[in-house]
Amino acid sequence: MVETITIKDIARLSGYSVGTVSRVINQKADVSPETREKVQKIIEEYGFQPNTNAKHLKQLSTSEICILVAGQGNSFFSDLLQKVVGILSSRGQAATIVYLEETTNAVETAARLRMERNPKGFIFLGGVLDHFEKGFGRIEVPSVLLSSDASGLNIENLSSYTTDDADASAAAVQYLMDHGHTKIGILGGYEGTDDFTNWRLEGGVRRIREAGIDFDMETQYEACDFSLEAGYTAVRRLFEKQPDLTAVFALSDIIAMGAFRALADMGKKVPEDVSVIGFDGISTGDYSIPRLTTISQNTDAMAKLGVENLLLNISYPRPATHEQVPFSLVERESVAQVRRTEDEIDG
Amino acid sequence: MVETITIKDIARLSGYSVGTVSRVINQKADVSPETREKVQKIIEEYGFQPNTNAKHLKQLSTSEICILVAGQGNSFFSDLLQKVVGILSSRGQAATIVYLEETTNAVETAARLRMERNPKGFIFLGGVLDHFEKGFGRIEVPSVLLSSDASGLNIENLSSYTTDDADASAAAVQYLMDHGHTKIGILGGYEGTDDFTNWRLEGGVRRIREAGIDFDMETQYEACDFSLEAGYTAVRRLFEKQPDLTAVFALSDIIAMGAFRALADMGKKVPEDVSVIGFDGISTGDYSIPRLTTISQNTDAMAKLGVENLLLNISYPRPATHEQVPFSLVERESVAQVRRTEDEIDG
DNA sequence: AGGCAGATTGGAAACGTTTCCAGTAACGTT
DNA sequence: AACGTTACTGGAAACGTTTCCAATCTGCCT
Repeated sequence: MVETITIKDIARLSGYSVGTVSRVINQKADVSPETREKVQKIIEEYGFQPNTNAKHLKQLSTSEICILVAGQGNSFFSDLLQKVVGILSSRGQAATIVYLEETTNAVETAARLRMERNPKGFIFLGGVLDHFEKGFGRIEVPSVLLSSDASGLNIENLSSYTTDDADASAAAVQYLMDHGHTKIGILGGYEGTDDFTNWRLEGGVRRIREAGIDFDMETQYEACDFSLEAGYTAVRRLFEKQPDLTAVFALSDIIAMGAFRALADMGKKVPEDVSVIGFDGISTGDYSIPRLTTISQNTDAMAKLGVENLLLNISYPRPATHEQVPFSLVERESVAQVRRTEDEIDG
Repeated sequence: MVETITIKDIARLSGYSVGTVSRVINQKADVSPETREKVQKIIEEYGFQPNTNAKHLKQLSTSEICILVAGQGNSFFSDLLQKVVGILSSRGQAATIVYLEETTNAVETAARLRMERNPKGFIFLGGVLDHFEKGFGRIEVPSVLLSSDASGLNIENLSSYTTDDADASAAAVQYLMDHGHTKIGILGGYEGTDDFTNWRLEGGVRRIREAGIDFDMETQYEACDFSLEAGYTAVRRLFEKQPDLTAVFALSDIIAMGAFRALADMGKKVPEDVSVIGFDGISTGDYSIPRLTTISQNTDAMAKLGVENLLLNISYPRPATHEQVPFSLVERESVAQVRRTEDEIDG
């Protein structure tokens, strides 16, 4: 039924041996220009493509890179993924993308993939540090973790590139405080988890308290997923508990934009009544109404450094490196100077 | 260095032959319960995973499905992809996702992939019909095309599930006209291309003209990509050419939301000054300010039908089927009754 | 007792590559 | 003339599976 062309066919058609054809395909030396040309011609004529399965089976290390994305809904990861894939393919590098359910252990999956397909490298977009600590031993393949900091783990093959989440969050709330806000709410993530959501939360809370301002976890914080829906409902719950908040720090842009919507529905104007600052710097933030002021992670650098590091480590194994790419605060329209309350005006 | 466990190791450790272990793995009959259990235990103990490359090499048809996504920036496809992947993985089906550059010929890529990895099926998210017509012959594998209509091509192995783009676009402009709009602009896509963007454009224009209203392609239409940035700049160009438009039909939601931003920057309020209707029904549209009125494609149905059809066709080859999934118009906040112009008020 | 069917298992070929080793031819060197 | 070198090429083993065929064993039938 299907006429699959193999290297044998090419060998037969060109009159050379299978070995020689293989050498032509893989650009090896030791094949005369004349032969190379003839074989090349036949290959093109028949549109022959070497079977990757056979190739990968034979070769100890394959040509493939696997990208594991933690949580397919996260649009920050979509942005990042897009850039990573872009760089990879500009380098002629094939990649297999695996989207993980929110709850899946990325390291377990990688361990399985390593046996199933033995790729030459892994790129993790997010993941739980604890999983890496416990399970990464089995994955003896160069890997890079983006957007979670693995420097504390000291794993031989695992480099990481991150934003300093705690520091960036501190900068976010500081910006709010610089605009006179003292009644600040925080939105998103979950307390005590072992990933970046928690560092962001802690970094924000710490800075507020360092500034001598009270922060009551019970009433000024509302946990939620990283989605529009979650942001929408969470900000409503937050204001039910604490109606006189003047500013909100959303742990992701998506949450912030869900909050925009909820705030509008509650009759509160952004930024006149409530200031909102986000985190991530997704491209949509520049088109929202109002435009979103946010902490922008440098995804370009993260993707570039990550991919380069991986490719380099694959060719010349080196010790793992860990780097924090600088973030920036992009000032747009969603944060304003606090309005003095009636009390203050009266007094 | 790496301790890769193979089926041979399992055979040795369990005291059975390689063939028997293979039969256990693949749930074949003809192996005694006792043997099965013993082997199973060893497999679990050592966490053995059969090497996919070897498996696929040996088997004529592999267990893999390839998903080709045309244009990675398109957030409608992201939505759809997410659903397709979800259904696939709930069926325990592995999938390889390949993002294509905007200009890449999806069918060429599929032909290459077929030889490289011989997957058992293809899912195309978008694509140019002409490419399918010309090149699909070489891909003798069950496939399904989502969001472009291949019924006219009559290709044996290619089913398709689509929205009736022309009809849906007609409904969109009709809705605008029902609200009294006669000065309608259209935004997005490119004239004369061989994909859904063009059907949408044509469908919209035709209905406007059928209603006896003039539509000048030169001044009332502005071509652009499917992105926020493109929508933003295109709507500005459109209003430069034709400042008295009262409504805009954006060929995708993303364009519509770029338009929202531009309109706001131009000092025009939506929907009071300008009504906007979109196309796609991406989830973000329910959270924008204002909420976006749009034609919603039934991505759930499209993904479900597409995947089911493909899986069925893989097991029991049948003639290709082509189906149009119903769309719906979701009324939100971005379209309003036209305001009468000063002339009309005077008159 | 001999034979036969059925159940279970082992062994080997095959999938399409890559890569190592050996072989050949041409040619220059001693 | 014999030999070594170089440049190229062919052949075969190996990668980890699956699957077919043959072999063995058991129990049952005549």
